[in-house]
Amino acid sequence: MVTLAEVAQHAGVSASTVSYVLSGKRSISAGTRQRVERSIQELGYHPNAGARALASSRSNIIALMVPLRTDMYVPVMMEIAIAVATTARIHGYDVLLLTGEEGPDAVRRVTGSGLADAMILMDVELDDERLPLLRQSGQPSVLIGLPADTAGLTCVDLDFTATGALCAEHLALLGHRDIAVIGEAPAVYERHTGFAERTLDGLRNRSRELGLRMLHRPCEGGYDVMAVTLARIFDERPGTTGFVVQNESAVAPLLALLRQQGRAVPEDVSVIAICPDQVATQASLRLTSVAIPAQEMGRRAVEHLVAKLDGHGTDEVVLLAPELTVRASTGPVPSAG
Amino acid sequence: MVTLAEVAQHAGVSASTVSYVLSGKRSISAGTRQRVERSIQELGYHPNAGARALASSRSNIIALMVPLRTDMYVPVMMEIAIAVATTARIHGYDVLLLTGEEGPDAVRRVTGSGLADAMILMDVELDDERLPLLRQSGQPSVLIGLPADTAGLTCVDLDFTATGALCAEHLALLGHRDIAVIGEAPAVYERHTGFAERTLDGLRNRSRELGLRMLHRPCEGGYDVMAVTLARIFDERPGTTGFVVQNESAVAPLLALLRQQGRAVPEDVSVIAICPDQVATQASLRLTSVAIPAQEMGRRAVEHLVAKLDGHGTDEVVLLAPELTVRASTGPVPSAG
DNA sequence: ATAGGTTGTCGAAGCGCTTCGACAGGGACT
DNA sequence: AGTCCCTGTCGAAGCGCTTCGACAACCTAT
Repeated sequence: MVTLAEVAQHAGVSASTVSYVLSGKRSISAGTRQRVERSIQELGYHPNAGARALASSRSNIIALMVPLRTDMYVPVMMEIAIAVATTARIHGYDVLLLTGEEGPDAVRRVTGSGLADAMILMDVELDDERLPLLRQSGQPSVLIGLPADTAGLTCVDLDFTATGALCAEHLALLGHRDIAVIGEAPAVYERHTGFAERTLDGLRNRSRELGLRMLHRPCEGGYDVMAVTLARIFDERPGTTGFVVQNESAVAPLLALLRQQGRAVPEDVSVIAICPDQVATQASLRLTSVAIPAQEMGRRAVEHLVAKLDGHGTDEVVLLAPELTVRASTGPVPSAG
Repeated sequence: MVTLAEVAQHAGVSASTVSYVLSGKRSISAGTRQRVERSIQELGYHPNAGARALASSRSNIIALMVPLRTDMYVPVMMEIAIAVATTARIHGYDVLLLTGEEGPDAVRRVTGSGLADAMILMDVELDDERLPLLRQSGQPSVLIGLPADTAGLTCVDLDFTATGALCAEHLALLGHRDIAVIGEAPAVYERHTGFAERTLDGLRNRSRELGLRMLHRPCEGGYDVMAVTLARIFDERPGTTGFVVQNESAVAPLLALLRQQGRAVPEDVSVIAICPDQVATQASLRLTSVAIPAQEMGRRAVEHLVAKLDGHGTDEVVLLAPELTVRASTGPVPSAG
């Protein structure tokens, strides 16, 4: 293993000079810089991460805590994680993968050991038990998701309240009066995941304002469960003509079932999905949808974190504005009769 | 930040004693151990990761390189990643998340800097460009996937050749003579991903042995693409009665299309999926399938790696035996007429 | 020519830990 | 009683880097 000292000797300069060439923290003459850089090349030098971390108290690592659960749409999580890793590398950071399993302990461990310089938390609950620790640790962090109390925290999320409202508006505008919301799995609501509840709030409030009747049903996804859920919905509200689906694994089943029942989309019923664009465009018909901007969320989270680490960063709640793309699954309400 | 020295002082022992309490590398009297442990508790001490890495040349970090691509079924990747992270923690390791994007450079960087003690590579191609580097670096590593040349490497993978053979056997046994294979996206074959080609080999060879006619069509997944693919298949081989699907995002569309065309499953055609159990059980009918044991692959990979890091580890290719679960999507070939 | 300010380089200290060799003390033997 | 060997503890060195203060060399303005 090649060390700084060896590079220095090879280039005929002192160790500190090599260090300054690497970090750029002091000015170095062009000639010296070139000699050092050549030596680095020739010897194949890579700075030792541990030594660097020890001396500078900076690990250049960002910890990312991903949910262990699989009751939420996994590809979104993965897309966020990859966006985080990619963006982090651009800024010179590596990413440490923590699972939600460890919970608050992981925060303590990472904070205490200096393993990571900062944290990104995904799947934040409204009243998340990791937050008090995070606040008191003073470690720079960004949440992807929105807890109830955001004081002293930086959060990045899609504006799910606005997303819900947007869906209600779109359906109302098309003349629908009775809509049903196919929500996330019950467990998601039970643990008070912010995004699910906020979407619901947005839907409810806007529906009320617009005079829509709205029925909400959590749904675990999968064909059989969806079949039962759908049957119950039409039982209770036979006049339902609009659907908003928030659980991606319920999308395909819903479409299949509607077709099977002879309900044409969008002629008889309209369907809006809240899902990544890929899901919306790969379904059996192109779905009107509000996109979940997974990549952007990951990217923004890292950029905020890096800004904080560089000193110019603020506590802030960033809510991305939802965008509804009209495709082939929504249309005017069928004329009565 | 609390240091070893402070703990030592608080407990009235020397720093090295505290270190030995922590590592267990020398025997410590019960009394001393307890005093030290109490001090650690009281002061809330966490060893500094950088200092530890520097002094011991061990970072206790495993690097995991996940594919950046999204043309393969993402949940499997995620499940593997999470199993890796979880298992690694059990053995005292953390996981560094590397994206495939960086390619061979990431191997060099991680190896050279001592950032990680070992690597796990996912999405290995038959002739992967990262392998020469990995071999020469001498860094302990495990591949999830199977390259063409496994000399000097440890690999963990599902036995996809056997998987293909198993599918052919099952269909042959039910009396099918004409089968179609819905494969992964063309890009997956183009970059010579081992598992896709091996599955195909297994299917082809066993089909030949059993007198099956087999048609293979790569397929990107999604409803529209699947529709075109399916139409071409029945065009070319109208007598097709058996399907093997390897692309998870083609499963739901295939079932929907078959139903739409009035072909009953399993009465008219049989369908086997190669996919995680969750996909097989959540589809519109319970699918006969060969499971992809994502968790087990992740777990085994880590365990092998840890064994290597502990000195008792061998280069070895671990192929997990496929298991076919018969569910409701396969049945005897329809009697002619 | 001289004071004052840059610029580029160096030496040394120190980050917090692991680990090696040393050694005091106490049993179990001769 | 003396030797030997454990067992448990300590001190010190050193891991490879960053960073601070020092300082020589040069440039500019008097």
